[in-house]
Formats: sequence, C-alpha cells, structure tokens
Amino acid sequence: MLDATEDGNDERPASSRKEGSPEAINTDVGNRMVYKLVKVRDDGSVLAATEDDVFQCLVGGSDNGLSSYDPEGSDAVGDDDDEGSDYVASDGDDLSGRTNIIPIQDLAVERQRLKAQIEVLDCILMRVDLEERRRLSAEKEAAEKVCCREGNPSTYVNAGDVGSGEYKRQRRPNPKYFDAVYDAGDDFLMGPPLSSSSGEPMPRPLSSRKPPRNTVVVSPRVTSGWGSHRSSSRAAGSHRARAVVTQKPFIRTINKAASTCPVLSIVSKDDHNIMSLDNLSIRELHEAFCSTYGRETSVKDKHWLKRQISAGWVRQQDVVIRSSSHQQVQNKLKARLDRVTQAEQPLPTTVPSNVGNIEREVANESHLQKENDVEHFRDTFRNRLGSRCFQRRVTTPAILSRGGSFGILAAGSLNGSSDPRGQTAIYGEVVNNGEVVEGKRQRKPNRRYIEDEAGYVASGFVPVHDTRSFYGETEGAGLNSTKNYSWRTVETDGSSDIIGRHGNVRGSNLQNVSSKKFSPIQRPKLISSGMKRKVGGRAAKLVKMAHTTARAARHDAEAALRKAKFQLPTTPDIITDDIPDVNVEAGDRASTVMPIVECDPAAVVQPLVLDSRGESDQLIVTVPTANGGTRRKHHRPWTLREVMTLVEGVARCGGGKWADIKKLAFSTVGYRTAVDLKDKWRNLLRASRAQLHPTKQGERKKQFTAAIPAPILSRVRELASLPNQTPSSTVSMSSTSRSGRIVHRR
DNA sequence: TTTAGGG
DNA sequence: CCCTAAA
Repeated sequence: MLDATEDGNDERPASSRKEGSPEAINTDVGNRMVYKLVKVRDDGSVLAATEDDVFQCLVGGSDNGLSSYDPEGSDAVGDDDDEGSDYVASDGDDLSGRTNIIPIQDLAVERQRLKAQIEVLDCILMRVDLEERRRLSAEKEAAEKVCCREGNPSTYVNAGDVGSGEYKRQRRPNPKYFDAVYDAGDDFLMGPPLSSSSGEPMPRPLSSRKPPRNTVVVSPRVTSGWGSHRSSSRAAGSHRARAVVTQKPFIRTINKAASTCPVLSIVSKDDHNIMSLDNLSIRELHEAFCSTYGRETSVKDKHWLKRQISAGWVRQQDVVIRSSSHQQVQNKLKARLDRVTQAEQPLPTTVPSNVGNIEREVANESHLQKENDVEHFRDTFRNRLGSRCFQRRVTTPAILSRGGSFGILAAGSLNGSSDPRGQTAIYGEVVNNGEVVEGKRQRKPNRRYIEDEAGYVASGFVPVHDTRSFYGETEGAGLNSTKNYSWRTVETDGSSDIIGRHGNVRGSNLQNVSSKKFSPIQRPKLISSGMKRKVGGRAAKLVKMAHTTARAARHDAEAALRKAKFQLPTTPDIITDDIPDVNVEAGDRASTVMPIVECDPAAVVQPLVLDSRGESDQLIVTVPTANGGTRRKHHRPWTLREVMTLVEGVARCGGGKWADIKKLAFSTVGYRTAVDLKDKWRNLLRASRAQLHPTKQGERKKQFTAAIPAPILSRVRELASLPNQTPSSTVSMSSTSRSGRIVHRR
C-alpha cells in the first residue's frame, strides 16, 4: 500500500504513470503483482490507497464516512472476505479492512470520481494497448509466467506462487517481460479497470477523461501478465480466451506507477467496488443509471438496474476500448492466438480463465446481459468484468477479473489452489482448456496423426503395388519410429480395400491386382505353369476340402487382413523395388548392415527392399478343385533380396521366429507370410545342405539353389547351426541329421 | 495366432 | 506353396 502511494504519486494520470511505472513494474513483476489502488487527488497527487480508501473511493467519497450502505453488504462482505482472502496475500490486511460502506451521500462526488477513474482507465487502456502492441511484437515468448500474486491463496496467490515454483511449468519466466514488458502489468491493469468498472462509477465516463481523482488502479506488477499467462497456457482455447482477455483486461496496465509497488490489494478494492454495486441501494443504482444513461429511471428493481448499468458500462467501455487501439491489439492478439503453437503461451491460462469465468458467470448469473454473445463478451471482456463485478458481488467478480486472471495463471500454471470458487471454475476451465488444448493439439496434431495422414496418403498409392518391401516397415515392430506408417493407418483408412491386397497377396484378390499389374502375357503364363504343376496333386486335396470355395474366400479374407495390416501403403519411401540389380545390392547391404545383433527387430532387418518385380513375379494359378471350386495358387519366386532379408531376419530373431521376422523385415510385403518365411527357410536349409553334399545325389541340384549365392547358403548354414536359432530348444536336435539347423523344438 | 511339419 | 495339427 505504502508503496502504492508512492507509486501513485508518480503515476498520477494514467498516462504519466505508465511511463514512470514501467520500470518499477518490471521489478515488481518478479514478485508478483499487486495492484494498488491509488487515490488521486484533485490536485493530481496520488496517494496510495488503503483498502479502506479504495473501498471508500469506490463506493463513495474517499474517506467519507462509510456507512455500511448496503444490506447486502453482509453477504457481500462475506464474499468479499473470501475474495479478500484471495487477494489478501498481498494485501491481506485489506480484506479485513473492507467493509462495504457506501456513502450514498456523495453520489455526485462519486460520479466525478468514477468519471475520473474511467478516464484514467481509458488512458491506461490506451497505453496498454500500445504496450501490448509492442509487447506482442517483442514477445513471442511470453512465457514465463510470472506470476503473481501470492498473497492470496486464491488466484492471485497463485501468481505469486508461480514465481515460486510452479510457474516453471508454465514457462520460464522471461526476463524480458520482467524487464521490459509489463505484461503482467497489463493484466493488472485489467484488474483495476475492471474493478473500477465494477465499481459503479467506472463505466460511464469513458470518453471523458479528466484527471483521475479517485483511486486509480495501479499496476500490479504481477508478473503474470500475459507473458506469463501466455506462457503458462498454451492451449488454443486458452489462446482465445487470452486474446480476448488481453485485449481488454489486459490492458496491462501498465506499469504505470503502480508497478512500483506495493501491491495493494487491488482486488480487495475491486471487490469493494463490486460490492458497492451490489450493495448499492436502489437510489444509488438510480444514480448510477442516470449517470450511465443520462436519464432517470423509475425502475426499482435492483437487479434490473444493475444489469442496465453494467450493460451501459460495458458499452461504454467497449466503445472506448474500440476507440483506442484495441483493435489493433486485438488483431495482434488474434494473430498470436493463431500461432497457437507457441507452446509457451503460458498466459493463456490466466486470460482464458478469465474469459471462462466470465462466461460462466454470465451463464450463471443472468445479470450480465446474456444477450451478448460470447464473442461480444470477449470483446468487451473488460467491460463485462466490470459489470459483473458489479452485478455480482458475491461471487466476487473481482476475483474473477483479477483473481481470475491472475489466479488463473497461477492456478493454471502453478497453483491450482488459488481461488476456491473462481478458481475452480476458472481454474478448471483454464487449466483444462489450456491443457486440453495443448493436449489436443499436441496429441492430435500429434505426429502420429500427421504421420498417419502421410501414411494414408501413401497407402493410397500403395494399392496397386505391393510395396512389399521397404525397410521401414515399421510399425509392427516399432522398428523405425520414423517410419511409423503403421499399418494402422492403413487399416483405418478404407484404403485397404482399395488397396486390396497387393498383387502379391495370396488372397483371391490377387488376381485382380495381378491382372492390373501383370502384363497380360505374364498372367497367362503364370497360370499355365501353376496349373501344370500342382493342379494334379493337389486337386485331390482340394477336392477334399469341400470348402474350397469357402476356403478361398477365407484366404482372401485373410489376405485382405494381412494386407490391411501389413501393407503399408506407404511408404513412398519404400523402396519399392528397384529391381534385381538393386536386389543384389540391397542384399549385400542388408547383409552388411544387419549384423546379427540382437533380436531386436527394429534393428534387425530392414524391411525388405524388395525387388521391384515382386508383383509381377507372382504367379497366380487357379486350380480347380474337385468340388468344382477353384483355388488359387500363387507362386512368387523369392528374390535374392528377400532371401537375404530372411536370412538376416533369422540371424536377428532366430529361427522359428517367423512372425517376428515377418514383422520386422517383411512387414511391408504383403505376400510373404510367416509361414512362407518358414518354408523358405526350410528350403534354404535344404539348399545349404545340398551345397555341402553336392555330389551326393548327383548333379541335380535344384536350380533354385543356383540362384542363391553360396555365401548366403553358407550363412544359412551358419545360422542354422547356431544355437540361438530357436530360442529355447537349442539343444534339441541341433546337430541331428540332415539339417544342421535346429529345427524345431517340440 | 503362430509354429512345425507333411504334402 | 498349401494345409493342418498343436500349442
């Protein structure tokens, strides 16, 4: 308080104050802010106002007697107390001090005061706007939150707390703010104005500026200012709120003198003001009404009067605000908000909270003009606050405004505790908003989504091809985080259908796909070959199965599923196939690259980079079943690459871990199933053995063998011999006969 | 579901 | 490659 007075002196008119105060504010900011009320005398000198003074000023003439004017007062008092407590922190004392007394007597005087106040406020607002602009430009960071006020447990307190520790979360305090900016101050400003507004007088006289006589709000130093708030809240929602808030309330008051100091419990004062409104007698209300609208009213309904008055104020304020540079500021704010990202936006919390509170209040209390749309409210945010304060004394608008803002900040960032009520509400909202928003943003916007989207897109492409291989298969194993095109994506999107299975896939779909891809020529060929080979032997079996058809369907379905899963569509990155040449190389690389290391899938195999031909290679044969059904048989020759990949996979994961290998290395390949891998491996083992005993059976090796480079076969043998292949049962047969490989367990 | 095996 | 049994 004391300081305040000093500050007050400095301050004088809002404008002047601003100038002087800034520095002070800055310093103060660190502390938290406090609002001070200053009493401005006619001569322009400023005195720090005590709560009582403030109160009195707000209510009636300064020092005049205060009579407890309002019956409501009692209620109000209680409320106030609460609020006061909140604020108390800084001013704790004040609380006690405040009694609501309204000097009815000096309405005229009050009016003058109010006018003066309003003027002052206007000036402040103007200034604030200016500052904001600067700030906006300068600040990005905003972060920090300083907070603010501790005093009260309530919101303010929070701010203070912020400083202590919590505020960390919100952001780091920006030195900037402290130093240069006042953001906090702005908030404070808000507070004051609001409060003032809330107080009866404020509203009307916007336009007229006169030297403020009465109390002036001082700036709080709260650090919380936007900056802090911003930092604290990042949520988009918060942004909005923030923006809104900032525009008005925030007016950061600036620094003005107030900063200097001491924190007065502005709040308390505000409360008083508010209280005053609420507490005002009908007569007083009439006065206010008259002053506000310039006409008298016969209406005796207090509620109505209050509403009208508050509305009038709001309008006025709006006008003023608008007139001032607010719009600019607002625009800036919006821009800011838009940025959203600024994670930092700690501020939001406070602001938002305010907004939220306001809105809530509005909703709750009919007092405010509900008519106004939310936006409107926001715009007039300040005004409303004032009005609210006005209207509702109980809830204590003050809290809202300030507390809200501050508290919010604090709460949001730091303490949740601040105000019980307001806080809660506010808090909750704010916090929620902020967090939520953040969360949402962060989350949703999450990379995942993004990636997914990418994935989807990719998937879109995929369809046709089977991109079978790429290294990054990803997902399943979680191999490459980067590549997470998880199949999920695929799944999710309907694309899978579209995609259908890759040509490769075994399912029935293949044909379609294949048809698309395969050259007409190929297809036939494939078919024929397929037919020749197997049809006969299998036909019987097939026949066996009555279900052939059904089965086919099943397969298809399965295939589809697989695809859905595996296909990653994606990955444009995917290597897709480079073709044989590539294959070789790839193979080499793969081998080199993939050391046997652990089983870690991720590390392990790269997804295949399969060769390009993949699809084309596949041969699909339709085999008629005995039943008359048809079965498709697919023949897709293994490429060297695939083999290499398989080998690596085995090396990494061990034999028998087909599913794992599949995921790791073949996830992208729709057509190679774990079973396929297993089969292939078996074949490789055989081949490798054959290699060893070349002569044994004569020359005839299977040619496929030839296709497989000796080194690879060697490696296969090597792997086969390794104990680890099959995890547990290494012992089992390892050496046994023919295949060195362990084969099976069980 | 996955794996091992037989065909 | 397919198909099935076992787990």
